[in-house]
Amino acid sequence: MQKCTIKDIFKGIEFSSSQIAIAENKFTEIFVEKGTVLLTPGELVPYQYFVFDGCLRTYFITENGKEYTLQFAINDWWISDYTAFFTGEKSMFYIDCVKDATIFKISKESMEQLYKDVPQIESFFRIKMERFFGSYQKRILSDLALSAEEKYLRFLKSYPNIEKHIKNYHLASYLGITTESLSRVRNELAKK
Amino acid sequence: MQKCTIKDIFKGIEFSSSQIAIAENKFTEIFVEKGTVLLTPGELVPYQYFVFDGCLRTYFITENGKEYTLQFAINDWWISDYTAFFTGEKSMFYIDCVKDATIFKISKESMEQLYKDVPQIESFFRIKMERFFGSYQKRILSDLALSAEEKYLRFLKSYPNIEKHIKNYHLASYLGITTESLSRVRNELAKK
DNA sequence: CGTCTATTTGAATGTACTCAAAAGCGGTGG
DNA sequence: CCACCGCTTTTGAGTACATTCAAATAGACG
Repeated sequence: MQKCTIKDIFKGIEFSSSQIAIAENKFTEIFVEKGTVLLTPGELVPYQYFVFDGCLRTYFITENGKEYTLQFAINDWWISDYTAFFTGEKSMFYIDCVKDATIFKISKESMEQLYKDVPQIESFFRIKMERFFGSYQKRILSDLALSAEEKYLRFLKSYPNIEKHIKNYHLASYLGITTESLSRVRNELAKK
Repeated sequence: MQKCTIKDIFKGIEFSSSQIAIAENKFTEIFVEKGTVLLTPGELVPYQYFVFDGCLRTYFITENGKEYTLQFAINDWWISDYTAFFTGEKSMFYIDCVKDATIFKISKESMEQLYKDVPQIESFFRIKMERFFGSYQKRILSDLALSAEEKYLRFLKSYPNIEKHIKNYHLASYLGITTESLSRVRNELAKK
């Protein structure tokens, strides 16, 4: 595995060499093992994470113990509880590691400093957030309008690379169906 | 009904008198009647709207003709197809008027100019968007995890003022259930 | 009062869920 | 190399919740 650089994190941005040094300083590389919990509900959310390799997920546990996955993040994705990260409120979510991962964390303060030092990054993130917003919107429609089978197919189409990193029960918890139902859906599709 | 001023649109912001004039110039007041369609899928989305009075909604129609409501906007709310508004892509949604409304539209370009002229407005909107983001997130969880009855109750709790402006079939299309189911849910709740 | 629209009710159907058990898979140690 | 263990997926039977389609009622308004 190649080492991850600032240019990998902010693909497409042109940096001056001093900017690279400034930016690199603000990130901390972390190696996380499968099962590690990075965030628990009720905590403040000082960091966001860039996933270089491996897989993390954000999820929610209801009163009666059921898990629902909000997001997976594989290589090149950013992940956090953004609602809490933005507002400074306490988190509603868990974030854990689904597959051994190399990630880079950066705090909110460093982020804001970075916007000043490397202004291109501010618009880089604005665009990221706009896309995020759009994907949430599509997700809402999909949850409202689609059957289990259709949601599964939409997931495969939208995120073709994620499936290989996750267990079926994680996928089921993202789709909002039971593992058993997902199993049956896959079975039906295989027959066709 | 009192006239709407810039201070009503941007509650909490302190303006100089020159800023007020600048800002007022960028908005166009429109009176829309129930049933008016403001946006159709496939169009570009040059405007966002501030609702002073009345009610608008953003919705989506699937291939087989079913409607799903993404958002309602009553007084003090902003509405648009923000995904398309931000990115410049074409809209996926309809926006129409559910109850006679007085709204103020502003174009994307005017918005950007306004950020320069009245910098406080940029952070005003950043906070609005963060809240929007959070509400989408909660909506996703609610769609995933809750029964029809629970979703209905959550809606009443989250948006206690919206119900009186809309028909039950509109609410049903927001909750992702049929009118008949909503009727039964309400019936059950009334018995208790 | 009559018409149009919205809501409610009923019966039959379907999709996904629960609970329980069986089968499959991957790694470890004898 | 096989046996065993823990974890994941599959299968089956019964059930629950929401849907569909059709018809009946209720409300709003001229």
